[in-house]
Amino acid sequence: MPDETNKRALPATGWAVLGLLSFGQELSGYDVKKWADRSLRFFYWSPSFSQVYSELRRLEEAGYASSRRIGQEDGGARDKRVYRITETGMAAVREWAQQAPVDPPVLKHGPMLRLWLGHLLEPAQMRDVLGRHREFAEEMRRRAEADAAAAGGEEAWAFPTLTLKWAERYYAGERDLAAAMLDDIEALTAERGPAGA
Amino acid sequence: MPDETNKRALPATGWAVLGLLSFGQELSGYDVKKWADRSLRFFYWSPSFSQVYSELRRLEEAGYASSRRIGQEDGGARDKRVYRITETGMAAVREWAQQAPVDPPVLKHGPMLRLWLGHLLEPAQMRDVLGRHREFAEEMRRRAEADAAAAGGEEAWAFPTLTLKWAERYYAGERDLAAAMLDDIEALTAERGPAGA
DNA sequence: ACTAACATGTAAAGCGTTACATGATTTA
DNA sequence: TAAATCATGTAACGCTTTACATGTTAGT
Repeated sequence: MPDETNKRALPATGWAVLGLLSFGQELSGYDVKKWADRSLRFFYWSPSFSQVYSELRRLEEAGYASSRRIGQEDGGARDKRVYRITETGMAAVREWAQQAPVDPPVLKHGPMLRLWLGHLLEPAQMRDVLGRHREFAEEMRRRAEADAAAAGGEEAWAFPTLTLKWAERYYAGERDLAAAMLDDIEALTAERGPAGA
Repeated sequence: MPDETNKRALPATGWAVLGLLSFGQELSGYDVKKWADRSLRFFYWSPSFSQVYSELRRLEEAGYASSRRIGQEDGGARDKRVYRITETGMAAVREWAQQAPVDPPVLKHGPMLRLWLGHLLEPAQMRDVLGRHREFAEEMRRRAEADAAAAGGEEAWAFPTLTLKWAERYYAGERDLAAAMLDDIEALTAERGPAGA
């Protein structure tokens, strides 16, 4: 029996999509993308529509999800394909969540990359980059806070809410780190400015 | 004249590599990768060797870097290709650093993705994931601290050192956020445990 | 009726990694 | 001289995005 069939390896995005389905609802690709934008986005990047669609196809092919077409006759507004997690999929995502190694987070911090090249920038430009980043962080913090509040104390969303709380603190941290770096730059240029060229 | 030649768009990794060269030294692919691992890594992921080599080729083709082969006769230990930034490249990376839009950082936080799926985990497993992540964060913080100290007050490394200081605070934050979430989970399971199944 | 926004997908292209191949230098 | 490590690169593959194609619904 050469075909082991199960224990299929998936890219992280695949597990994320399967995780979305693991909350039990039947979702279309569009639903998945929207939900990812509203929750995953705070700590995981949100995949594009096309990526979502192809991951769903892969999940079905692996036996982790099943799909059906629904159309006007089923009460829906139009034809579309909706997906539901299978027992196999539920077991697989549970095992992944429990057993996968704890990998370091991946960070690609564009603003820091630019400040790392501070020798190419004017102080005013550095302040501009940091200021915009601080605004972004505060905006994300605000959204995480609002979403956490909207979730209320619903038992079913306890853990998603916990990660929203984490995100609220994380983006507050980002905001404050930007402010601290603004101060550092201020100090650095003050000590140079009067003396240097 | 249909061929505008310059103002070539690059992927972020390309700018990162060109940024490394912008400090003025002549570097081989191996040097670039090692340096990226030691500095960029704290706030930007470090590209693989093969990615570094292909980016260097692209930079040369764009006229942003020049290369020469050096061998035994030049005092080197063996044949290799070393790259140096050109005037054009210097102008391009400066313009990028000054003009590019301030994009949000990209975060793929595996540990949070797993905790978001807390309904699939036992409390002990959540604590394990968070504990490992906290250790990773503390280790990164320690390295950033050490590297910042090693840089000393060298004028030339002022901005890279500033970003190391930022990283030190960032990873201290990650560490503390993990600890805070451990407490939250403790509270959540305590209120459930005695009552629930 | 027209437009904008919603919704579902496919196709093509590019980014980035892993695996592989090769040879030099150092250490035992 | 054998093994481990350093160093440089290529090839194949897979993930992910952008651009495109298509049709629907809601507002004006």
